Amino acid sequence: MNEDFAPLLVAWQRQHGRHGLPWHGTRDPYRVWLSEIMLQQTQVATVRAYYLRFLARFPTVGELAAAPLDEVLALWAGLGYYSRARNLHACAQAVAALGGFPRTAAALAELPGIGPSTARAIAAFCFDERLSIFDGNVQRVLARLLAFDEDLSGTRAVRALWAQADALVPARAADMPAYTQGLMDLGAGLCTPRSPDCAACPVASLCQARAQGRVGELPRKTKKLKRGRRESWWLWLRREPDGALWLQQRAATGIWAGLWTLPLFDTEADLQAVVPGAVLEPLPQIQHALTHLDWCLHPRRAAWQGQAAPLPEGRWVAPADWPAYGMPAPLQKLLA
DNA sequence: AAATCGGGGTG
DNA sequence: CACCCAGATTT
Repeated sequence: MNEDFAPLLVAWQRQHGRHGLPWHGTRDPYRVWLSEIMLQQTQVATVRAYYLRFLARFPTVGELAAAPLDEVLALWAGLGYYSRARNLHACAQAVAALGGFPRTAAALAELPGIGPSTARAIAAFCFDERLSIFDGNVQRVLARLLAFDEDLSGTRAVRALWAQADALVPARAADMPAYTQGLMDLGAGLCTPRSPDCAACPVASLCQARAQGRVGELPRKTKKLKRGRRESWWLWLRREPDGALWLQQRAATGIWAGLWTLPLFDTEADLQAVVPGAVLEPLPQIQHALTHLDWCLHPRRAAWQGQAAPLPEGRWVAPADWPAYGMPAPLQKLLA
């Protein structure tokens, strides 16, 4: 098994794997790093356009490091997990100070936003380091390949499977990029969570879950995700006659960290208290799902006359300036 | 170990 | 609707 798996996967990747994505065909650690951060918990189709915009605006890590954080956040807006953007900027500055990216996974993992799996992806793609990535794809592919039936909700099981993953990497370091890409291509294209295409799998002959008829049961994960609920009222204050919007910047941590939004309130009474005389126009409520939260947003629109500030925090932003302000996805849709 | 942190794609 | 995605960080 340990000797047979990697050559089969590498050969399959070179012939049938993905090669045309914007971050493929390079070993530039800046480009690989940027793609890996964006791809954390985020699908390829979503990342593509963001990646191209980032690369066009910041062709080098130095230019990213020199940019204002607000501009990075504005470019990131809509992609989610905004601590990634903050860490991206901090990491770029650290790398610029170092004079370049470190060349080992261990050193890469010391940088902000680069965890153990991302560090190994960069090290494998750029520097041929013989260590395995361990993302969701790999957990699924290897749990099936090895019929690993421990519960991957626990750290013990994860460590055990990861150690097995490291034992499977190719003997030749030069094969690490194709191997690493192959693991992800296999997980994304064939060894999918539901209805995997075992008939097309290059390692079906080695797959122990398939031999045991247990592909559908693996990997095991008992961790139940339970979402809380929250309700908020959203004050859409529109200044007459120029249509400027009152926006507030979110705190540096928490939901939508660093982004700009309409003022949020826990109750409609709290919202009305800010604009005592105003007529509130109720707009259809918005259901917004976060990983740990079902959020029901109630937009209330009102007109505002004059230049005065309605709230102590925030500022008027004219429509022409909106693109420079990073807004969360539901607000982008609301304003569209 | 558990919680936090987005948004969209998928069956 | 639930589950997943080229996870990391904080508590």
